[in-house]
Amino acid sequence: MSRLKTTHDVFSAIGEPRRRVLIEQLVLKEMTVNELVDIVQWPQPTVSKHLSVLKKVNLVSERKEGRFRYYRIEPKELRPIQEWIHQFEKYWGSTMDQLDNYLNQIQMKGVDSEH
Amino acid sequence: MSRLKTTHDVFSAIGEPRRRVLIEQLVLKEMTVNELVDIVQWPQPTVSKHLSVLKKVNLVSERKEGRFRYYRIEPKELRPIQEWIHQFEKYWGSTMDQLDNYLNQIQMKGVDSEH
DNA sequence: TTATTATATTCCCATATGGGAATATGTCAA
DNA sequence: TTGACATATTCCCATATGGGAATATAATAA
Repeated sequence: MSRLKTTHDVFSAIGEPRRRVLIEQLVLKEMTVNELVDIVQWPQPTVSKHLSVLKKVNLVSERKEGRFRYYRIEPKELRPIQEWIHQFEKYWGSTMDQLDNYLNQIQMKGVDSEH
Repeated sequence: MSRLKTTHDVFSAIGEPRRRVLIEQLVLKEMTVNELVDIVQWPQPTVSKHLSVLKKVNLVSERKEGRFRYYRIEPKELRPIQEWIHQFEKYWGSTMDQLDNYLNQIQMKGVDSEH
């Protein structure tokens, strides 16, 4: 075997900085390929290719309108990352500890915090 | 150019599933290479190589003790990911909306939520 | 129909894996 | 010193990029 495909999962897909930039733009609003090109100033094929990867892992969806294609982010697909990160939040204190406490209070979920 | 190095940053480093497994183990306790090998059941060089990548992005640190090397996770290095994800949390509702409200309340940070 | 616009796809190439196997290095124990 | 143990490194190879350039495809406008 070799290196993992970038389309293997969401973690791999966002490993590429440029794809994170696209996501950051798309979260603001649905956008066309050329709108993205205007913003990020990369060649159009570059944008299209990265969008293609994001689409394969369902991080973006596509809406056709004439010859335009509106891309939209699907934020929910990022949850696996948030959940994976969550298990470490309790180790870096401050803000996220407060989250733990908060969740414990209102949900009685019994988060395993030893402090 | 070509594909980004896995040691480029934390996002790239955790793109590899096996490295996430190692991190998940190390968060439980400091561990030796062979302890990890026993747990994950991969060849020792595989474990060492992945640890090497994690170390280059500072996600783990090393402590020598005789011929052993204890690896320890540095959870703080995951914060950039948590922060990057945070900007999307408000879009997937429920729990994390509550976080936003919570943070607004206690910190008056003026999080930009349009609801 | 034809030119133009919007976007995707294909080719080519340099580069970076990740795994397996073998080996090197470092340290302790006998 | 010498052998055993713990870990890292090196080699080799198949594979997957990501970018650039060129081209294909789709849809609209003239």
